[in-house]
Amino acid sequence: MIFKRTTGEDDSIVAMLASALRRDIAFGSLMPDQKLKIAQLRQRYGGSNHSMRETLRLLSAEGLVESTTQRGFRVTSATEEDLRDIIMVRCQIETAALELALQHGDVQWEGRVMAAHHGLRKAETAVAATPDDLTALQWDEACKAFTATLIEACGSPRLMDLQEKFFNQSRRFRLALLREGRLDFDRRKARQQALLDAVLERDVKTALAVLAMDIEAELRAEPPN
Amino acid sequence: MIFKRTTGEDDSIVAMLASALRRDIAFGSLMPDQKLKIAQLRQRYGGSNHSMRETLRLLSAEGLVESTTQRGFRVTSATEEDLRDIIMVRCQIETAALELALQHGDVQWEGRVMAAHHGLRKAETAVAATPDDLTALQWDEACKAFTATLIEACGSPRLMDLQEKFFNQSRRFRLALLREGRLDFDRRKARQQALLDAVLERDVKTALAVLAMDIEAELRAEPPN
DNA sequence: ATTTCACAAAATGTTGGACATTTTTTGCCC
DNA sequence: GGGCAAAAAATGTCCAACATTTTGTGAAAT
Repeated sequence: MIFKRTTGEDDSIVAMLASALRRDIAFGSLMPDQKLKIAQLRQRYGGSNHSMRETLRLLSAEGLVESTTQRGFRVTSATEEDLRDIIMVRCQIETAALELALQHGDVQWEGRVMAAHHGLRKAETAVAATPDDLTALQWDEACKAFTATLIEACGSPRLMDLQEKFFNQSRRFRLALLREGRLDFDRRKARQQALLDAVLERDVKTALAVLAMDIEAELRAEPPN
Repeated sequence: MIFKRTTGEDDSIVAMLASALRRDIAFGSLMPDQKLKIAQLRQRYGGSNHSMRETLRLLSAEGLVESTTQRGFRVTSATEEDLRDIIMVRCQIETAALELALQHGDVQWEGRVMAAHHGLRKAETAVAATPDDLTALQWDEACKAFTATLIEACGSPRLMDLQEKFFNQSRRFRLALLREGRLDFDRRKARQQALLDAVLERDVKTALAVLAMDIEAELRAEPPN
């Protein structure tokens, strides 16, 4: 290594391995129920025996990986039931957090929400026009940023942490919907706009309802095209 | 080791280390913000460098331990604000789970709830009479079992997992209340009875309200004796 | 006496290799 | 083809070593 951390993010090896694995799980490159053999993973992602185990332990706590004693790790299975459970919990967490955010958020927060909404709009039209891995990744990030910004004024570090974890758990389902062209971008756009409007007007009831609707829309397989 | 797993629980080393650390964090033997040096912990609890790091990584994901890059691990700090946050999240999770459980629970579940309530009553009178480490531990376990049983019919593995994690996060606060004699056992008994009654009568509204009240009671420092 | 700085000591993060135990696969016999 | 024993692979654990980073210490300068 000659260059000294060009980007500021030179975090620990475990963190890098974890984000690589998270990405590959989300994109389906590591498939549900797939066995995660340490040696094999090390060949693919680098890192030592030790670091890889630590990473898997971390992802296990995040719910992306399951571990069984003496039988190693595997990608968490992804059944219809899992999706329902994840979506339900996300609904609970995010609506609770949004309600708090609507109480505590100030004008600058409103600004950040508008910015995040704008970013999401751009990313969504981009991925709708030319869907590839890059636009998909950016779209996913924009989705995440929008919700994270929405609730960042809630003042509860634990709710924000939960939001991130469960969003990560739902990523692969959402990206699958995108790949299969089962997202209704028009309706999404309408919901996002309604959500933004309600938030800016501090219409708690409407905002929570629209948010819940938007989350649960990832359950129902909207127009098969 | 001569005996071969008298109890069936001979899980991995990491699991044993984790439960030992959880216990000592809950009982304040490992204090908030205390630095957790690997070598020191190994001397105290056994296990290798590797296993100990893995354990700390696990507890970190559970919120009992905080990690900073290149600066190791320390026990999560326990401020008034942390307690408020934890209690708030517990309220959200457990009420949501109880509502689902009230929809799906069958008669056998009702039986288990009654049994858990009975166990809690016994443990609570025991710890009220002679408060020591043993009765405190059993009381804590009974509290956990009661809530876990209450929501076990909710059908959501993730809600149950969250309940456990956040309950563990609040353990040391609750045990501190007990040590300082700031628990009103009479009111607790009344609330628990009311909760049980409402659950058996499937009175959702009352049950949720009482549950929320019971959780939030751990915030307000009830009668200072 | 206090600040600053260089240097030594301690702690962390990472790696490789080793070994016992357990699971999974393979190949053989019936 | 089914069942079983041996072989192979994988997991879980440990130790020792090293680079890097943080922390503590003590001397020099103001």
